[in-house]
Amino acid sequence: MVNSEAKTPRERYRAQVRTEIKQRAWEQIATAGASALSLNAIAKQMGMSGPALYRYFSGRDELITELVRDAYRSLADTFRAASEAGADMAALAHALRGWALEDPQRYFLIYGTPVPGYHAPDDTTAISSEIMATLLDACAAQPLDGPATPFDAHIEQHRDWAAGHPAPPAVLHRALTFWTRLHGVLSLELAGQFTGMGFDPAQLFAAELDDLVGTPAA
Amino acid sequence: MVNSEAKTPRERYRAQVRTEIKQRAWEQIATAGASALSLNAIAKQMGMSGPALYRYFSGRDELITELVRDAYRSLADTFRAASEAGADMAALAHALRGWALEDPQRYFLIYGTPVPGYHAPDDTTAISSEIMATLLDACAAQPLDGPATPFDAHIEQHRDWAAGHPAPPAVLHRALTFWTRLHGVLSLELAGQFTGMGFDPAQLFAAELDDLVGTPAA
DNA sequence: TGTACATCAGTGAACGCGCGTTCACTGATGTAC
DNA sequence: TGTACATCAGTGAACGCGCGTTCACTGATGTAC
Repeated sequence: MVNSEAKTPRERYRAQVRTEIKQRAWEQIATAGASALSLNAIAKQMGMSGPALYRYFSGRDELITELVRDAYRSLADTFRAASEAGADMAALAHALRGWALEDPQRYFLIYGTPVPGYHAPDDTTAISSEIMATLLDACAAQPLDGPATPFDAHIEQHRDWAAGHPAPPAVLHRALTFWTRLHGVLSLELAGQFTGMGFDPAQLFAAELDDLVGTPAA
Repeated sequence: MVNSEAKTPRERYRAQVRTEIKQRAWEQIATAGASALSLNAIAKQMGMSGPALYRYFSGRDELITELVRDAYRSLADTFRAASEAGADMAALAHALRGWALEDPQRYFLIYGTPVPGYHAPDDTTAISSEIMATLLDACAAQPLDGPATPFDAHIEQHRDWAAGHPAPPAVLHRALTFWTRLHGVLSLELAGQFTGMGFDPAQLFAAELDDLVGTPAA
């Protein structure tokens, strides 16, 4: 018997209520954004009084922190799953887009406008590294194409964030570019900046992806 | 004498106070983000009582709307100035980066996480078009390079947003790519996603720009 | 199986806060004759 | 230049609201003997 394996009914109940609180919190975030998250409103939705939530979270900050952690975790899992079923950049890109469209405000909770003052919990950086590692693997699987750029030289001097991943500078560069370019399209799309322009954001996303992996040029 | 030319002292005073209110509002946004903007706090800072601000703005919404308008106006002016002194994409890119770094929260007020429910005022779309027109001019000045992509064909069918600008599809595509790629780097940089990674965001920005305009490959 | 006790989920009242906004008012500034 | 009036900036009190959070409590659930 491993420790903390079998749960008592009380523990199961606690976990269940915690889950429901977070679920309601996500609904609220999806509806009105993260800044509108209110403990009292969640409690009311669940048919209980405000202070009851303090049995499950030490306060608003801890709840938000937990949500941020879950969001990172969810993205990391999505990446891992996509990676195991293909491991190429295109698979990751589509996984990323699907994940973002699923809940735009969840995406923005991680990659959106920072709230001055609020600092993400430290253990999210570990999950970030996991995400980055998966991305680096996929980027390394793609053969190198263009000539070395000045930025390749720069990134070779600053590769600590790759956490020891044995990839050449051009691959690190590619991973960063993957991240920034797809985020560029995605975040503007989710923010509604393309609405009214008429074209299909998915096709712009696909165009950027083609540019990253090399068009099926055969 | 043109109408509404000479201002009475009262009109000058009004304009002055309005300006100060907006100034304080920007300080507040820079410090704590747009969602923390408070009329009462602004009034207190100016040494007057809350309701006094209602002489100058019909309410919080109108103030925010005005700030959004000013932000767009400021970016459009910055673009125009950069365009008149060069008109190439690199000049616009550096102008954009400088403008964004000047006040990150101002940048995010336009391009950041959308507040579900809030809708930008209609007349900002006119300023958006102005910005886009400047960008299209710069993109058209650059000679075409690569082969036509599938997205070029798509964008040719949906070019209304270009407001009649006589640019080939590849140029429209280039303008969108300029926007999304630079926004990708900039927004992640301003959100602090690169802090702790060690490399210089300016060099990543430069690398993306080089890729857009073609490296000085001589 | 039954009793005595400990644990713990949830309540209701309360505190202090700041918010946007309204309203009737005072007092200064400008205008008309 | 002086008086009568209109305009308008700003005040202070008040309304209603919702927020996060604390505290002493009730009542149900679980545990030990």
